[in-house]
Amino acid sequence: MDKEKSSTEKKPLTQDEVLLASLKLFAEKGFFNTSLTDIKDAVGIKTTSGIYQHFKNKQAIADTLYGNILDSLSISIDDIRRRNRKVSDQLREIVDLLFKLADDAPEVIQFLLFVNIREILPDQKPVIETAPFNKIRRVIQNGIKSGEIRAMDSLLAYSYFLGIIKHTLSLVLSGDLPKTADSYQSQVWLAAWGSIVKK
Amino acid sequence: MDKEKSSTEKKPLTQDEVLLASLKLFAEKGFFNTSLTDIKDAVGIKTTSGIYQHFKNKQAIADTLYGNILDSLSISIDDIRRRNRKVSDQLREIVDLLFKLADDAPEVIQFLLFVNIREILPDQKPVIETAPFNKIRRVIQNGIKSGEIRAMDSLLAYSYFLGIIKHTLSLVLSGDLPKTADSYQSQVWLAAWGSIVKK
DNA sequence: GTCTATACGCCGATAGAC
DNA sequence: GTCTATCGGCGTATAGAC
Repeated sequence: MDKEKSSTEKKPLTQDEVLLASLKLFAEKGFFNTSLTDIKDAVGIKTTSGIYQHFKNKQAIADTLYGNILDSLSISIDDIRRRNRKVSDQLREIVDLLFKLADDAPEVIQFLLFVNIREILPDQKPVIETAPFNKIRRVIQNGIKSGEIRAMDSLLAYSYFLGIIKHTLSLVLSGDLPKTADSYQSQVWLAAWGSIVKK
Repeated sequence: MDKEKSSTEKKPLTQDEVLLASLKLFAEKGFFNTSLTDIKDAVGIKTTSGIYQHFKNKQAIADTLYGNILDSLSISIDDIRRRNRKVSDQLREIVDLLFKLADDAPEVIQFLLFVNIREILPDQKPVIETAPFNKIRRVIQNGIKSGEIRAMDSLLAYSYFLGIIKHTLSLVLSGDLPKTADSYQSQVWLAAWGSIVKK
């Protein structure tokens, strides 16, 4: 209703095409190394003017992008929490999701986890206070309450768990770890969970 | 001999004052949000011209900075390896060093661990191939060989270990973890070591 | 809603006097 | 080795025709 995506034909052009192209460029070269000229080229229009139809400026593109990704992730996490009772299952599925994204949409993971958003958007909340990461924190807090996770500072538990996940994904995305994210997933899950589980 | 640092007086000005000021600014606002004008102001000269006496351009400042930090860290790691036989002791001291730096020179840690250097200096090696991080990898490989660390992909072990360390330091530097790095150190060490040790 | 044309600020960088 | 002055260029952004 909002959009027809089926026709990849001549020129029913632009909207979140701009977002897609920008995401790719930002993830590849970084926000500051990406000019509106780059985006314009990527999206196949002749001047940068068209972009201003949809976004008030370059920051607004990054802002929208970031918001969309956070929203989408947040919804997925809600879904995961609804479908799973055990904290270990919830976290397991969150890891599953992140690793799948790393293979299927690496730009999303790159942008979400490895772009220093406050350098681009100084008025953004700290990542840890965004909805999805707050939810992950809460899952971990619940795990501590229920005894699945050992008694400890919940922020530290969050830090260990996500630290292992994020660092590994970072090495995968950079190519330093040569295989797909998927092929490391089960081992990495065990390590991350093992770093916080009650034994 | 090379420099007199004792006199903090009128105007025996500039050299690695530029480096110091730049480091601080880069760590605070990011490389791209820092102009030569900012650096010039921070270092207390009237025009940007003086900077070009010491550095051919802005990138060269970041490059020198990065090289210096890597060199210094590399030397420290050599020293640590000489002084300790057990892999656990070596890694323990490396963690000690990083946490001390986080409290005493947060800009160094910020720049070393959390600035995406390839976005600034596209020709730089991947971080993992730099001398100090290579050495950390080698320590871990030795640990696997000697049996102190459990048999596993050495890159994954590296990823778990440093992932916990880096992510925690990142939360400390951002203020999300409210206390000093030092106050978390022993717990974090146990978690990081626990994620790779043979049990 | 995409194009032409253009404005303009900022920043990086250089030349040359002191 | 720091200053004055200045340049060129890029990148963002706007006004207005089609």
